[in-house]
Amino acid sequence: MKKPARQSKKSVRPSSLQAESLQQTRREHATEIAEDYVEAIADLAAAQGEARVVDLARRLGVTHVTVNRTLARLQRDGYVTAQPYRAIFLTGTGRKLAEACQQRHTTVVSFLRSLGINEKTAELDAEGIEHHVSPETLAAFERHLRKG
Amino acid sequence: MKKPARQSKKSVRPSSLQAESLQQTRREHATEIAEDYVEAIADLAAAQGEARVVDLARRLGVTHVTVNRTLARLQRDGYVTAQPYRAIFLTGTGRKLAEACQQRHTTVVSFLRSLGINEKTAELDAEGIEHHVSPETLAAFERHLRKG
DNA sequence: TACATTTTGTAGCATGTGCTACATTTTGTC
DNA sequence: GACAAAATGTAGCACATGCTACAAAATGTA
Ligand SMILES: [Mn+2]
Ligand SMILES: [Mn+2]
Ligand SMILES: [Mn+2]
Ligand SMILES: [Mn+2]
Repeated sequence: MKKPARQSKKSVRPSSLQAESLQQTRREHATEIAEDYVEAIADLAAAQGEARVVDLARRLGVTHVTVNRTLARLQRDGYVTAQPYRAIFLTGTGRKLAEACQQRHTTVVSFLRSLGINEKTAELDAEGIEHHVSPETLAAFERHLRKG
Repeated sequence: MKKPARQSKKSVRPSSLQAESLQQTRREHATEIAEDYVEAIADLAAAQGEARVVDLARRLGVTHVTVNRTLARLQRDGYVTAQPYRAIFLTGTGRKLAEACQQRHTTVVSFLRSLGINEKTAELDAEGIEHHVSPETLAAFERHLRKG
């Protein structure tokens, strides 16, 4: 979510693969909320023409206060535009991110379903897993879906 | 990580499956650090007899200050015991959690490897994915490993 | 138009999780 | 035992992300 996310001078601490993995996981968590929000905004815009704060709150399972503050961050980081008391719109960047996330979400859910996992569980797990799936792994999921 | 995590009175807001999924993901994130720490502590104890703050810091890719404060939380929540300037030990609860996490971590990595994913990528992705894998999905991964 | 309801915004709180800078304690070496 | 180095601890900062309570604006309805 942070834009610059400035690297520390001696950023090569990872000494162990686990350290590097955990740092990557933390980075993924930092962008996760942005991803879920833009995805939800795109869905709402498609379904009912516009995304309002209340819709997002219901959809995301948080209060409207949380939505509000998060939208300010998303605006700061260039994913959405918004004026007070108006609907929320995605920027070009936001729209691109939303499409990638929708795509990835679908792939992860389908993949889990293909392993025989129950629909609801697939949805529950995918919502967390999706943010930690690298391009390489996503490609493997797609391959598996085409083949198997 | 929170122990009580008191439910709000009207905790049945989720209205949508996505809301429920996101709430679950947030809960998983709350226990994630505890899981990674106890796993690291168990590994270090096995490898060199005891886990020290510096070892954990190196291993987890954070400063010793972060380790310190986190250990206080883990102590509060009953996963570890520690005295100042001494090694860190897992409680019964902590040990049990560590074993489950080690097991799950291995399964997730093996599963990704079985899809043809590069070893390093598998490790990187697994570190995040593992915390969002439900028992049902974990079972499916194991099934796939035995079969495929 | 007047009033109630809904929506949106804001103030202020809590907790988690990262950090640097500095203090203290322990450990290793001579 | 004395001194240096390493390990550990603490103070205090930043930011993200959740919340309740209250205020203001917009919207719907009689
Ligand atoms: Mn998600
Ligand atoms: Mn999603
Ligand atoms: Mn992990
Ligand atoms: Mn995660």
